[in-house]
Amino acid sequence: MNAPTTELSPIEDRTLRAQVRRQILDRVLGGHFKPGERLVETALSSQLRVSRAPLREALRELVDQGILVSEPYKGFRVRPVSERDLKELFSMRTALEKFAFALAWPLRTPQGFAELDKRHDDLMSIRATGDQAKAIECEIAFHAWVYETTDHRLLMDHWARLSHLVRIYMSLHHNLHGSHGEFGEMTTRYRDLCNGGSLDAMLLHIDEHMTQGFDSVVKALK
Amino acid sequence: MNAPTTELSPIEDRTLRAQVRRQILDRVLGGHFKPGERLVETALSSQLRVSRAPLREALRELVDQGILVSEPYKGFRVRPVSERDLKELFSMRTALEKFAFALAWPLRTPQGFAELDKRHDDLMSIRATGDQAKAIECEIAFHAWVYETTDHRLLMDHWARLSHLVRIYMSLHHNLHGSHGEFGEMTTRYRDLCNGGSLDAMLLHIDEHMTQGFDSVVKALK
DNA sequence: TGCGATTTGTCCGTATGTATT
DNA sequence: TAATACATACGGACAAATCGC
Repeated sequence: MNAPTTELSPIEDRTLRAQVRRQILDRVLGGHFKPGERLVETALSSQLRVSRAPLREALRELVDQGILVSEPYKGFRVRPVSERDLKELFSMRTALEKFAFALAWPLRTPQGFAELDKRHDDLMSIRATGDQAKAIECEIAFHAWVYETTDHRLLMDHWARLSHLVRIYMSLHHNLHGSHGEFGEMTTRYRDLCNGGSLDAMLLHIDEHMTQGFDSVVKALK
Repeated sequence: MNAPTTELSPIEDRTLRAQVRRQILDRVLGGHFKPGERLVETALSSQLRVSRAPLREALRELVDQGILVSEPYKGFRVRPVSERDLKELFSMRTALEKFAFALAWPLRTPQGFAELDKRHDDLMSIRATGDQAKAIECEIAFHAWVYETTDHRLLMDHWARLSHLVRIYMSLHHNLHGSHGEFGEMTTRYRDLCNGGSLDAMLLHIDEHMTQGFDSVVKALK
């Protein structure tokens, strides 16, 4: 019954809460709500034409996804970003993704490779169009491949949490610095190594990939 | 201004929502709410003498902690447990804890060792008393040491999520099988290796430690 | 320091949509 | 298919805490 999707296809958010959550997330990733900015419930409530109950629940879910932060009686704010946070995000991604590859390596299949190829091509072509929001989703989907291959639900949960932060930084990077299509070869090399015979080479490449990504974002933020 | 506490000392939950969350968590860990059991909002609302708004927010937070699951229009249930979930939990813990030790290794200090000793002794003495709830918290605190030593907030967040699931399985293990004081030597060896000179020996021990823990819980569940 | 305005936290009654039997 | 139980959502109200002057 469930499509084998990641959370890419909303299809339809059944509850108002889910719709609100998506709208706020879009505003954050789109740069309308900037890091550190205060979100006032009554204002949001009237803007989005929803009552405070589902709004507050949506906000709490975004807190648990790491998009927002909250303190009792002080309300919600967009998560502030720092170089330290970014550093932690990349080191965490590196550790999780290495773990994922170690698990996924013997589980790779021809169908899996075909799917990875598809996501690779989608990513490359959407990058060319300059549609930032879609490019981010494609980038996430591309990297999600290895996690899905592990068939490890808990690991996928933790990746999902990380991916939200990745989205924030990618959108920030783009909003500040413009597109970053300069990683084309890196992406293709990543795909080829996934399809190759050496796990060690793959793990080594992840370190490089992450380090380069980190440097690039840091440079853009400064 | 903040005390250097983990989440061990509630001190006082300022919001009703936080108090409700704790009460429900206690009921789950205490075995009053069993895995898979349905939680009806109106019933809980009147039992706990709170309105449904903060109750629902508390329930959502527990969902995000992995304690409960929910589906639109079908309500909340205590997270069902399976051998697969347990296996994933232990493999995830192994991966994260190895990563934590690699980071923490050069950051260890004499004060840190003193703190670890304290937690070790607390754990051993509380195990002797048979107070299950406190023993679980001490066990969690003992293992939290390495994560705190890393000074890596994002990693600590992910450990916090895992720790909630660990609590569930430990309480389940106890409720079904009785206390498990048979791990005394293992715990002491873990502490000694933390204090020792070989990171590799530590990492190897983590594998053994987790494998034994997994086998023990699986045996109790069957 | 205090005081008023703003905002969050909580409660209640009601109405509607969904799942289940 | 109908009936019931329940989750979802609304709007108004007030208390409690924070914020700004």
